Amino acid sequence: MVSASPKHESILKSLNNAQARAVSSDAATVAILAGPGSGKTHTLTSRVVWLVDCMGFRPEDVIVATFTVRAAREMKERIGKALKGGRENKIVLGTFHSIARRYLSAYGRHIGLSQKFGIADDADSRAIIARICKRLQLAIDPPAARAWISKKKAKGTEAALAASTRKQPAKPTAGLQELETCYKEYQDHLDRSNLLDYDDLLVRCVELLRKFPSCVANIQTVLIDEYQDTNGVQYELMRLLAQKQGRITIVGDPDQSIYGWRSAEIRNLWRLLRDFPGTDEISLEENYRSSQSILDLSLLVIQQDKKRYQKLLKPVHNKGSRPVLRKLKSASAEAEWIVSEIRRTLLMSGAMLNNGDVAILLRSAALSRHVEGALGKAGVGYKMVGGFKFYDRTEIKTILDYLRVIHQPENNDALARIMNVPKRGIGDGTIKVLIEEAEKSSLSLWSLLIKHCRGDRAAKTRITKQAEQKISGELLRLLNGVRKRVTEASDNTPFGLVETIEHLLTALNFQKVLQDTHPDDHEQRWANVQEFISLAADFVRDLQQSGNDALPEIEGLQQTVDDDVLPRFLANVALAADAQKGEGGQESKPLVTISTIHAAKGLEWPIVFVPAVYNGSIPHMRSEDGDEERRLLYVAMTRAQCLLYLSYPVYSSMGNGERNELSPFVAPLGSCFAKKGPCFDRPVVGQIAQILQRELAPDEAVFKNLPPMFSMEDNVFPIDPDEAQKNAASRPSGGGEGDQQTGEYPRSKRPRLSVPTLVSQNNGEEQEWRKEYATTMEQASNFTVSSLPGFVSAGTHQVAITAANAAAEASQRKERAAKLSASRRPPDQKTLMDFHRTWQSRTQKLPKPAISPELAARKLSAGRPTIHPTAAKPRIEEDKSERKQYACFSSSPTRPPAPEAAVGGEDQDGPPSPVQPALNLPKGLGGAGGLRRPAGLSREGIAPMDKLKKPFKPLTMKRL
DNA sequence: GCGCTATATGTTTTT
DNA sequence: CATATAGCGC
Repeated sequence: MVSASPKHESILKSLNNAQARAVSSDAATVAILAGPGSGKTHTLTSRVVWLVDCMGFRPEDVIVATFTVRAAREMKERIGKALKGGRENKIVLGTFHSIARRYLSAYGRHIGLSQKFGIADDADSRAIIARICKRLQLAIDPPAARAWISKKKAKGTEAALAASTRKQPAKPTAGLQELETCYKEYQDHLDRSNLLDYDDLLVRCVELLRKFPSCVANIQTVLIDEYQDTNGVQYELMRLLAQKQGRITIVGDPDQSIYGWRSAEIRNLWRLLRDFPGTDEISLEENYRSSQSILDLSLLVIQQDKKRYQKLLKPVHNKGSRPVLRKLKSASAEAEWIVSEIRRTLLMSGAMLNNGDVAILLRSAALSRHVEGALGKAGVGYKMVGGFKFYDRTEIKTILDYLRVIHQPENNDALARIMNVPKRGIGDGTIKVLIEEAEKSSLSLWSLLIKHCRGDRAAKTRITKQAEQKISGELLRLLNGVRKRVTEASDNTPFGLVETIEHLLTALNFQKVLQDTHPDDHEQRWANVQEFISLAADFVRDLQQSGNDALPEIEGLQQTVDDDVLPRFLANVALAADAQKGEGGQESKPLVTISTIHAAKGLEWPIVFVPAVYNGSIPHMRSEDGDEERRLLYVAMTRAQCLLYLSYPVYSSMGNGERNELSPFVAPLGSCFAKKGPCFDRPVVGQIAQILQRELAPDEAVFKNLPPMFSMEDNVFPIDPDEAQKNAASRPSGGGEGDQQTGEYPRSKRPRLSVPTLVSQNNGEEQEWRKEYATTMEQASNFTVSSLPGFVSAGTHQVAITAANAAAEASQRKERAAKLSASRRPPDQKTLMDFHRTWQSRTQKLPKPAISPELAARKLSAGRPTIHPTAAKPRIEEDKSERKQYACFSSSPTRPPAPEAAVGGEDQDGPPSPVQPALNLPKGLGGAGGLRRPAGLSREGIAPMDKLKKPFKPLTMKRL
């Protein structure tokens, strides 16, 4: 398998055994199942390099598909580093959507697609559907209709076909009828406007590749990142792209499947195994990212899902600090606590950690408000990724709409939006009537206007003389003029993209328009426009630099050469969603990252905060799939390398003063978390330094820089807000900002029905304090998974570090970790395949496994399941998808089952019995070696790493 | 057609 | 509680 050639060597040397096997596998189809932090991207990029450099495939015959633009960018960059000579630019690399767009713009006319199709973005389809529903007076919820249509498209022709032959729907629900009508109208509208929506890009590309397989005749191999997120169409597309050679490599992790709502089907994994027998399966299990405590706890969360593949996460790093679960009073207190904790952590680390090492991950973008406010107030720089999009700002959308109409006059929606911007005396009503008139006479709005203004055909709609003049004199003339300058290369040089935009801005006197319409913040908006221009300039530059993304010539099939910048720019805007603000070169100061959890997938940070971990946020009240919400939390937690903080506000920030309930995903695990941030003494900081392989700052450096009045502990905010509130009444000035917070509380609004409090406590707080303190001290060694009932730990170890020997210890550890991964042979990987065969031989058809769970479990066991699906899985999957299809009709979302352990566990206010007795150690005794193992702790809990020779036992899951 | 005020409404995730 | 929409007066 491993050849001695230097080329091979250089690729393989940075890989562990399993990774190397994956990279160099000779199998046509390779499935890599990779847990978080297992070097997934590195493996995939290495395989690309391997295929090109060692297997000799031409870069232009390789397709790499990712799900996000960011992943595509990163992949390209990393491949570029390994492949010499800029060959990465020749690889067909991008998101599924952008790859589909490339094929469609090159060959689309063979399936009757206009040369100049545009892309309907989210806002477009929403608006179109909303209009249709209103016009036809459909009694359906437009967003639901949109989701339904999208699902229908995303399911893929194959699945749709199967579904229709299997069962006659026979349920002509009134709603269904309307949905169908809406679907048809919507599609008609798109066709008329020459638009494809996101799903259409995939659907039409599938159609193209079915009818004209020669488009991809050159393709040797196809690689898919984040495979667990593929939906039905994407699966078909993948197969079709690879149809010539059938060589496919996929990388994925079912536990990180968080796009079910976008019709991602985990079932595609089985489909792949069914359709490509002989697939080589490889699991990547070593986790190079996170501390052991973080991994252990993340596993506890994900294992609440009883019907997932069981997969291992083998920690490579040290135990680290125990993750924190913090209770705050309100969302704003939560935000301020986060800021104070960031400050404390960074200061206590010396200069080892900075803002760039911190991420705040949110379930929904809307939650960022408080956090942004608090960060801003404290003067901490931050960047928000995901959520609001630059291109969605009204001033930018206006310019984009102008550009779109220049490119595609028949785009009625875009034209309608700019007709009266700047004000030309055409009201919404008039525009609506005009559109309807245009649709009735099957004209585009554009041609209707042209005809009207030329006098060829007077519009029935009454337009004021003044408006008419403005339309014809300003709007039409301007647009026509620019279009001519852009397309006609005859005279002079045609307009470039930037020139076009600048010309538009001048002609519209856009700055003035902004001043008039937005007197308050026109400066900011104008700055955005400037930014937009520079983004356009960047785009043009990148395009020239990386050559255009033309596909290689295929004999006998005519390509449309598409070297217009404008359509490419517009497509890029629609498909890229967020403008990359980084602008490459000089990095300014490091910034805290605020991100949605979805957008954070694939990334990592030393310090991660996950606020708002309450029922209704995670799981989100509107979610239909509780398991997916749990996976979401898992993804968030596994982004953290060293420090992980979960938190939630006890009271809802929405006026009504309702109490929030801790998320059911963490409620049963409450006792596994620390109740406040760690004390950053040498051992704690030393472990962070080890994981990050950074230089540990000397003590003096740390203390020298501590500001006066700085609290070294996480004690500025009360551990228990209810308690604090009660105490605040009797003891007004407790000291610190925390107590000031107390006053701000919505309590005044509605006299809080007495919050349950413990009665006796004068010294209660003090006791709490001591316990917390002890926890901090022992956290480095005592907390183990195995102490929970029903769990066998995957293996843990402990370390003792002092400031003096930290460095030596670090190198030893590295060695040990290296030995560990080297000594372990890749476990037998065939389990999933075995299962599949057994299952297939008994059932023939994909859905409906006829095998009993017990039998399957016995077949599988053999003690070494790297991955094994629970036997019931396929059926459940199937059921679910059936249910989901009609989900928009059911008013009651399915609730996630409450984890069993929650019952009988802690109550709201009764502190749980701690997992292990709190040891009360004197401060400063940093050495963890002296700690005794508390009674009842299993041996595995503290086995030193180097004692573990054999592979870790798989985690057994009896009961939580 | 435009701009103001009162009301309701409603609160994921992304290509 | 904060934004989008609807309705009203100019």
